[in-house]
Amino acid sequence: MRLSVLFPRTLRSAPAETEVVGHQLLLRAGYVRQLGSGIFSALPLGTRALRRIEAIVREEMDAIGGQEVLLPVVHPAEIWQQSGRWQSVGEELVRFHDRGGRDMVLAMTHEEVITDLAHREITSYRQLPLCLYQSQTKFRDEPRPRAGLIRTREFTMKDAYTLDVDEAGLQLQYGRHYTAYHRIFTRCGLTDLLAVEADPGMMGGTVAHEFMYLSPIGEDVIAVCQGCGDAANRQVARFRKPTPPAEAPAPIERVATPGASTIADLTRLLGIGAEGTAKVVFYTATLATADPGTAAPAPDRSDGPAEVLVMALVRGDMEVEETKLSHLIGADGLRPAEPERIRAVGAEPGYASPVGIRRQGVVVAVDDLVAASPNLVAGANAVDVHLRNVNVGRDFEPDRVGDIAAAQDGAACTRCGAGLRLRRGIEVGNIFQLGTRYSAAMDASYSDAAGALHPIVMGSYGIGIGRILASVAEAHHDDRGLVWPLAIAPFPVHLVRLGGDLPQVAGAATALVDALAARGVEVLDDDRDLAPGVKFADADLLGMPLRVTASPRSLAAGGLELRRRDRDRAVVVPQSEAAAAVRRELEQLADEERARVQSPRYGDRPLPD
RNA sequence: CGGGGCUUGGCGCAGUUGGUAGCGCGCCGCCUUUGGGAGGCGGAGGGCGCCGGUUCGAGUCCGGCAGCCCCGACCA
Repeated sequence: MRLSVLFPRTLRSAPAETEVVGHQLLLRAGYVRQLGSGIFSALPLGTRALRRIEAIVREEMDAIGGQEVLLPVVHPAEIWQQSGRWQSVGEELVRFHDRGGRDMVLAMTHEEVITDLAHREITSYRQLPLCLYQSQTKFRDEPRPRAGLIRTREFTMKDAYTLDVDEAGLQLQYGRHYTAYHRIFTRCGLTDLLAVEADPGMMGGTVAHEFMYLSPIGEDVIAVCQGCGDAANRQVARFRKPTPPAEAPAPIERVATPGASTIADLTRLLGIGAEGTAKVVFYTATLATADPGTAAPAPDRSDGPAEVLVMALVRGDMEVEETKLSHLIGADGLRPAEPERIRAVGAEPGYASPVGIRRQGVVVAVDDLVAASPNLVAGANAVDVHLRNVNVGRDFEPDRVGDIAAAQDGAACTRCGAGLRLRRGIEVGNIFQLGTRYSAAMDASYSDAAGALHPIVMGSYGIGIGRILASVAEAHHDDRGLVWPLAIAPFPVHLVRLGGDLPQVAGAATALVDALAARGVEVLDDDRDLAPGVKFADADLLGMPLRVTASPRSLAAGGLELRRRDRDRAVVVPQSEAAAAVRRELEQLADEERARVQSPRYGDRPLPD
């Protein structure tokens, strides 16, 4: 590929509205362009890198028995109505009518299509197990796209679906994906990788893992144990709660606390620690609709609306983890409650507790630690007044008790007791054990050897292709530009010709390109008539792993100059040996990258760093 | 959806108290130059996100709306 004809030109400065460095470089180097919020075009170099990522994904998926398919992007609404997600998924699912007035959706994932296929095609246990996968466009109308390709609305996802006769079969295929995913991400150069326990969310099902590339720009917070390596998304991270003091419940008493509407004010005023207080966080919750796959029991709603006021109590030194809270009360959605709504039940923001409020249309959810802690300070539901010696069960009866507190940095691991460390990560992939959530709802079943019908046991597995590209750009760059791993670089070699109109230089350069082409090594050939500084700067910005310079100076020094993008040193090799030297360097790079590939087995624990 | 910010040639920006748009880079042509975004000369390119006001006159003032970015909510 000649750089003189490559579309588009590089940018000297990044567009002002970008902040993430990796994304700025992808824009400056001409890999991608933005069309709208969360909507991007991949340009020639970006497309090449994406294709190479997909090739790695394909190799690893084929290696675990995957069969590639290509499923439609536009679906009739019926299958989504059958699965229940037409109702349970919100506005991120784009719905529209076709010309005949039929409800249609844009695919945000493909469980329904796969399950529909299974329903039509699978009749016998003899046809199972199966693993089907594709690399296909998804559209999710995200409320807030961000950070370039990290969170987009339209994106390419490799999604795979496994179909098995039983749980044991699912476990086997789940484990294979667990290993294959580690191999995929680490082959792409994302070696700071962690598989963490995750919330199945809208996918339904029970067990799920997310694959996190650890990065400060990540959107997810994960808790990693410094002792045993246990890791979980903070949304579901358990931790060992402190032991509450062993005190007998004391009589409740009112105490004047003028102006103390925050825990910090309160502890200062009363001279106590935050662990001696309970705080209330108010939410308005939409309780779960009848969803065939949701295991969480919905609270009794026979006498009230589906929207309720939630009072969530955690100890004053902790924060509410909303995902945990949602699970505990069976909520579809949570949003902060309006003060009017809070006062309507007799509670007072800043001085609230469940003591003495009207409970109609209210769900009181109490963290298990609060429920076990005697004599806490809590609000008296009057401005400037608190209560001492509040005891759960004596002073009010909770509707739900469970773990709703967010794991904090340093909290104790439930498994080994060592400290948890909070880190940020970019979710580049996820795997879900769906079980029979979709097959039961959509009647995808098979006959066993005895002729009995059973729902197919399913798993689903996703990888964000563009998110990998963005993560690698974030992981592999320096102040001059991108530094691609050989595994996914658009071209392995970037040839810089200087004084290109000189016959000796042109001859040497062209000979090298031809020799490499004969061996299947593609070269990005900078044949432009530009100043050396511009060409070197572009070579650094574009980030190909190996740079070769052909110039009067290099020829005078004995041949062509080779320099790895990730190293400062250059070597000059004789013209006659240049092609062989390039191939040696590439082999060396490939060896180094192979050595970094991780293939842990499911159930093995990563070592904490 | 709440809060904040931005919107002026391809990119980055400046535009004073309202007077009819400018700079750097990039681009085109010629010449010089050729190992870290070179230099000279000469050019092209926008009517300032959109709509509606105020005014003799509006990037500049007023009122709407939209798009994009950031924080939060939300979310594989």
